[in-house]
Amino acid sequence: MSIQITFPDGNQKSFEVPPTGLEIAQGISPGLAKKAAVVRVNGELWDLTRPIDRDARFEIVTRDKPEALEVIRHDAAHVLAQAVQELFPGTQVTFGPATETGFYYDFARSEPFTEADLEQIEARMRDIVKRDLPIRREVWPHDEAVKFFEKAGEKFKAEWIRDGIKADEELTIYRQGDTWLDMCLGPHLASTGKLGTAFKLTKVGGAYWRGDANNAQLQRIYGVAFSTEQELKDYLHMVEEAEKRDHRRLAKQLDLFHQQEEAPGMVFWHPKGWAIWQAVERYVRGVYKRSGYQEVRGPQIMDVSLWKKSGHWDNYQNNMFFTESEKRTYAVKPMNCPGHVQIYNANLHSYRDLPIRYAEFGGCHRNEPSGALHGIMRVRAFTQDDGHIFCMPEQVESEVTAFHRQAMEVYSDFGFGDIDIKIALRPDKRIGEDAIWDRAEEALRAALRSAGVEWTELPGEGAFYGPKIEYHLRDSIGRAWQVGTMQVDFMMPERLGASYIDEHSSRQIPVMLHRAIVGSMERFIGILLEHHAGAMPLWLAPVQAVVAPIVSDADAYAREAAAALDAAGLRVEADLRNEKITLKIREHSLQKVPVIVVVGRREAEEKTVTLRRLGSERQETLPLAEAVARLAAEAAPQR
RNA sequence: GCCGAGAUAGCUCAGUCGGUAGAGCAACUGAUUCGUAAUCAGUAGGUCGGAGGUUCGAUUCCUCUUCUCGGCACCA
Repeated sequence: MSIQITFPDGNQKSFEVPPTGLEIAQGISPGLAKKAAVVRVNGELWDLTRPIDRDARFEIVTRDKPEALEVIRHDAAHVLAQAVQELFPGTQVTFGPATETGFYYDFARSEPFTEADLEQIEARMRDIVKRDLPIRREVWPHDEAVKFFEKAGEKFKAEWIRDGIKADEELTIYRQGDTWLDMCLGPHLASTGKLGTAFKLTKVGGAYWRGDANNAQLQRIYGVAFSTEQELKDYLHMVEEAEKRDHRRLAKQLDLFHQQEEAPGMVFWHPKGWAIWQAVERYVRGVYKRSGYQEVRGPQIMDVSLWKKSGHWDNYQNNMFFTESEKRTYAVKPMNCPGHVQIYNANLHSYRDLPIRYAEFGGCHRNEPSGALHGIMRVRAFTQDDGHIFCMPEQVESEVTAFHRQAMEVYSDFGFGDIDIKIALRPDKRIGEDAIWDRAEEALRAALRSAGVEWTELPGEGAFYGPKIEYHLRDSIGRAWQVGTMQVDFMMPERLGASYIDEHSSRQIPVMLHRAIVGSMERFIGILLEHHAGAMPLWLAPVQAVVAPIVSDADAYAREAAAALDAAGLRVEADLRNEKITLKIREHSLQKVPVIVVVGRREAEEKTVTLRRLGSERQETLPLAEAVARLAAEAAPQR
């Protein structure tokens, strides 16, 4: 029986003995064999050294391909695991996958790994690469594997084989050199030498076995890996630059806000930070208006009975703040929806009035776990650009579609292009019947489908009262944060007694849509700062222009120019200090002021100004009135 | 919340193998009026995150605690 191999160009070749990918590659050219990382066999990635025992479509995946990079990273994880076990006997291995930029591996060891250990481990990894150990794939019977790992003291591996792998599933072992092995799906490179040297261990952190906080805590060692040294170098440089854009660092440099021990997870906004806030708020208020929302405002604390009715007490009481007065317990609102329902309920509504859209810059407090707090991205007191739409079931899809369009427009106006869209589906802990969930989930899919966008689905991650679309943006070092959301809720209106009168004069329960575009003002501003590296576009900059006289003879004119810009609605300051113009330019540039308006004796005489834009050395002298008109137009809020 | 690391002047950081701390920038005072990213000189500034303990003596060692950072878990 011969094996028929079909190449991507359609050519075929038959083999009497099952060939390995490596042998086929060598048959084509030794250079190709050298560059080959893995092969694709009938669409599946296989090891180079695995015999191809069936007719197959065959393709060689060279080292420079993205699929190969994932294998390289996965190999790095295994080399890391071997290095750790060589250096720290008794450490148990668990799992170590490739990540977006590298790899990690989770270990069980009672002693913590230190930064110094990391250096030592990395050196040992390089040693294992130098040893160029062959990596071989083996298929083991389950019970033998369980026995082996139990005997080796690897109880996590043994447990996983017993609980995590089905009996009929093939169990593969990868042997690295003679003594070290790990259970793994593969594929892997042919030997450790193929990994190369473009990797680096970056950090160590905690992780839970099987991702569950009730399980044992493991130690996760992270690394980055690339196929070439240059890519690694570029990546490390990129990270270094990105760290300079951290919103917490920018907040100090630009004097935007601070946080302090007495108010963990809360923000003290300084004048300049609050100016950004107000610019964002003003813009969002325009969005509310343009898309048919009425702005409302509910109370900050409400009797706990309301939260019991809404279901929040059952689901979130541990994360809510409470306060007591005259033998009543109040909850500080963790969200605005029950408040909006009260406003809705204060009147009788006809089906003709729907949809009714309420919006609020709603201040919320949630007692987030201390470890979750992160600058202003994850806080305990925040403000949502919250909105609720009360509508009839048949209006859901068009409302969701309109919202989606609006949200994308907003992100674009703020300069964001790369938005991840997800649909979070029903969680285990939920209220309502499955048929209702089916409808709600399908409504979200239908809306996104009609908008022609791609999304990923997150099973189990929806809210307890309904599924949601999530809009995610990334911070400077690539961590994703949810900003906007659209949630379909068939439960809350009923629980809180909302209704409308339909055309047959009977009482119906409306559907409630929860939506936010920027999500939390705090988080959004944090991402905005990182995205623009603190250099906000003119319409958002806290100080839009500084008028800087060169000599004190021009002070009076500088005041006049600043007053004119101020009158035109710009956020402007005059820097009349007795300092050299070079110092003023430097300081205001470091403060990321978009426009510096320089005036000297010449400008004062001619009633002109010289504009210098941030990031450019080009200057432009023009009449004051013209400069005011032009800057005012540029600084106007978007839309 | 869990694992780990950290907290020293307004900021960025150094330092003390236990003898109560130092730099640069910023601030303040004075001089300088200088056309596009740092003018010069001088002055002042710290219960070394908080509470206990060990010690003749603690910013340094120990315990507890708060907060921050990195991960994980959580995120209505």
